[in-house]
Amino acid sequence: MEGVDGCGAQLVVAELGRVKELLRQLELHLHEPELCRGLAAQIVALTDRSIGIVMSSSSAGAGAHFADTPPALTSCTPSPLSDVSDHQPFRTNPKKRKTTARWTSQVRVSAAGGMEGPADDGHSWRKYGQKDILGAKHPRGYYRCTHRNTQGCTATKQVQRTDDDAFLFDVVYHGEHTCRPGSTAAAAAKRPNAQTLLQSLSATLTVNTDTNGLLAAAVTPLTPEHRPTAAPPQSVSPSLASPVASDSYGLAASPCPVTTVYRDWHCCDGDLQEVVSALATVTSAPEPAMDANFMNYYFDFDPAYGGIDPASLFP
DNA sequence: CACATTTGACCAGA
DNA sequence: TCTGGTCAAATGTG
Repeated sequence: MEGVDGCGAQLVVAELGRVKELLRQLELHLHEPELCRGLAAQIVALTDRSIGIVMSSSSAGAGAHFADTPPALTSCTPSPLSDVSDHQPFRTNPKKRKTTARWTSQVRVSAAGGMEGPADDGHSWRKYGQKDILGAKHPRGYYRCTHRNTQGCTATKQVQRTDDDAFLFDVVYHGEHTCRPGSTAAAAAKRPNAQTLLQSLSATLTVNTDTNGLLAAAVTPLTPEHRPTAAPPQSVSPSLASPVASDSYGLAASPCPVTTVYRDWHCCDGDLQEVVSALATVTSAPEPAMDANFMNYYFDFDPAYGGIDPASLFP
């Protein structure tokens, strides 16, 4: 974990310790879907916090170290975008040219391979266009899945460097991958490891904050069979148009109402297992005490899970 | 040679 | 008419 200072490392260890405990609880409550869903949401939130810690630490000391940095991690800071009018992936009425894409997710990604672009998200993309966007300092790049022609995969993404930080990119994913990139030896070699999968996990997160202070959407299931067939309209309220100042999973505790929406999960079930396994074993450091206050915080954090009695998790 | 990127033109919605 | 998204020819790369 090069680049993470002592304090950051402690924080990461603490967070991962909590993740580990949540995974244990998840294992114990596999027969309770609602509880599992809640636990999964907390796991993802904690994972993202950890990634954020790592990224904030590494970027602080980045500079010439980019070539030596470990495989990229994705910082999924919910984007309080400087010019949200240019970022409309969640609007119900995409006015632009019709697209077959139905799934969207938006993330803010740190540049990890240098200044060229954001981290590899585990998929193979081909750039098919670039446009200067009105009001934006940097052009927007348009990418489609490399397997579009061979496998009919319709997934696309848009990548745009943020105005205020040259090391951050806003990435908008459209559509879901229907390709199977793991069939060849070359593709298998390129197959992301657990760390990359974590990155993908983070990349599939969106945070949706309702301007009225109400949750705009609850966590939706990850599995493909639970995916709706159209973009969920309830998730496209003003949301990003007027983000609450601190709606982040970052270090600062945020009392604002935030919920996490999973969309366009890029990994198969086996990948998820691998991620969970990696999370469960990632730290050998003494785990911090797990207490009900922590869970209360998270259940209060997202009232969607307020019905769960933390006491049931900590008998 | 195959594949990826670049870039100007074109298209469609507001 | 303006703007963002896509197309496709030209060009680059290994």
